[in-house]
Amino acid sequence: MKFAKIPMATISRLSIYSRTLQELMEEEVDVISSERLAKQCAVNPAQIRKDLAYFGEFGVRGVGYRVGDLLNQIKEILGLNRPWNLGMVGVGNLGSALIRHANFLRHGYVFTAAFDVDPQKVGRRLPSGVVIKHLEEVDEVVKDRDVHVGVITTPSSAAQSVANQLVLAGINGILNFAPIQIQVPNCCHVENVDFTIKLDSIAYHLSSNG
Amino acid sequence: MKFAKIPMATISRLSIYSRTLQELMEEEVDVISSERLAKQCAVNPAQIRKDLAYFGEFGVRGVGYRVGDLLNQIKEILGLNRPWNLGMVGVGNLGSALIRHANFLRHGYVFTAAFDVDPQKVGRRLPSGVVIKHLEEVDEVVKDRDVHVGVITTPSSAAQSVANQLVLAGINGILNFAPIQIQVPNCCHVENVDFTIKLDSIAYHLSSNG
DNA sequence: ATAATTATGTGATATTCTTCACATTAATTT
DNA sequence: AAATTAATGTGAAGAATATCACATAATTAT
Ligand SMILES: NC(=O)c1ccc[n+]([C@@H]2O[C@H](COP(=O)([O-])OP(=O)(O)OC[C@H]3O[C@@H](n4cnc5c(N)ncnc54)[C@H](O)[C@@H]3O)[C@@H](O)[C@H]2O)c1
Ligand SMILES: NC(=O)c1ccc[n+]([C@@H]2O[C@H](COP(=O)([O-])OP(=O)(O)OC[C@H]3O[C@@H](n4cnc5c(N)ncnc54)[C@H](O)[C@@H]3O)[C@@H](O)[C@H]2O)c1
Repeated sequence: MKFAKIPMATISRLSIYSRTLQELMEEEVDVISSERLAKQCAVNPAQIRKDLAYFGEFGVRGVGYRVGDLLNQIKEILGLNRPWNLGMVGVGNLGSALIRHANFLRHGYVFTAAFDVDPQKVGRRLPSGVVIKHLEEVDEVVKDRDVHVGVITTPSSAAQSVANQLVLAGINGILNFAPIQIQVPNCCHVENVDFTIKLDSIAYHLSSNG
Repeated sequence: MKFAKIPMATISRLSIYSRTLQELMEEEVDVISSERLAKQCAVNPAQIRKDLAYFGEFGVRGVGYRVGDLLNQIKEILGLNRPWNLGMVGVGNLGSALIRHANFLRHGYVFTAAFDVDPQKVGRRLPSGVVIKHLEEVDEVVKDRDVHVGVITTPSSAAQSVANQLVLAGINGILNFAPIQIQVPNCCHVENVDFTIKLDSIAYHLSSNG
């Protein structure tokens, strides 16, 4: 292990490894080799070892990796051995589906706040117990509900302004579902989710060009 | 322009450029430089020029790119100057939200088929007019409704089996929302959408490590 | 016409990321 | 205890990707 800049791609893959390890745990697999893990994650075995080498030595030579141990180590690396609180902005079609979705909770992500500007929605209580607040109250609510990450599910026209307000409220991480490239200061880390980009990619590959 | 293998990353970016160009069109901007376009897309200007150079010369030196022209050219490259038919498998929480979502249509993607295995759902007619079919009928329906791309929104436990059936039915492109790495033959191109991986990425950056 | 300006297209360079190949270490067998 | 086997950890090589820097071409101003 050396001290080095960690590739962004490594972080994403650690995330994938952890998903697979979680499954292996549930199947009561104790030990796994980089080769078998690699096959399940659809990556190169050396890639896994390299990725892990950035952070230490987690395996046993000649044996492999202890599934539970490795999972814990990866969670530690990613900062997942603690809950993260999410604040959703824009409780519409997509937002509602997300908030109902159990997978977030399973991975330690909890929606502790929800915002909208539609008077019909503000004040409503979600099944989880969270009450939708007006975005004007974002500063206050972010503090009260200890929100760490903002999730933007507003129309794209509102996304940039929402991002600005989140940053001002002290948010340093944003998951953006609006199909627009939002601009934020360096202190804030943005990840975009845009399905149509993935579809375009498929379209390209299916077209004769690809 | 040279004949060369096109980086996967280039394809994703073309998609982003096209989104921004579409907006610029709506704002009635006629011409844009790689520099300004780059800023809006959060990439390096030379990157844009390089990406485009793989496919030809689309700009005017000293001037920039004609917005409408470039948009068309990019759509042509990606294979987007035609409609693409989608078949959704698993009309649950997420599936319903996606099918209701107008953004797909706006980009030329149409859900022409929907599948489930829940007897309560099979036979129901969606607002769009599409009737949910049983997955058993996938071969037939894929042909009838000319489905090009499969969208998997089933629980992960079902995803691999669903993928197998789609491939057998002749599908060569899959957009997979189940948080699992599905295995398919080379003829089929898979893109995965997993929000929790993005969240993990944010968590990592917010943790002291990042 | 000529010079000045602007912004593309691209070869060269730099960087980042991936894979190989093997030395290293642990466990197992003889 | 030595030999064998297995699979990690990692330096080096390789591939892919991004950026620089400038020659080139179009436009505008003089
Ligand atoms: N629905 C999907 O499946 C889907 C898929 C991909 C991307 N998206 C993107 O997600 C976003 C939301 O999509 P949707 O279908 O849920 O739209 P929606 O119209 O159903 O919901 C948007 C919500 O945002 C709220 N809102 C508007 N402006 C706001 C502001 N300034 N502050 C706070 N809240 C505000 C609205 O009141 C509404 O409740 C869009 O950008 C869309 O492109 C949605
Ligand atoms: N809901 C979300 O916001 C969200 C977010 C991220 C990822 N996902 C993923 O998307 C998938 C669907 O999530 P959901 O919340 O919509 O679940 P859901 O349970 O609401 O819907 C799943 C649907 O798939 C159907 N189904 C099950 N097995 C099937 C099979 N073999 N063939 C066809 N249909 C089948 C079910 O009948 C149901 O209608 C899951 O893998 C989930 O992890 C969902």
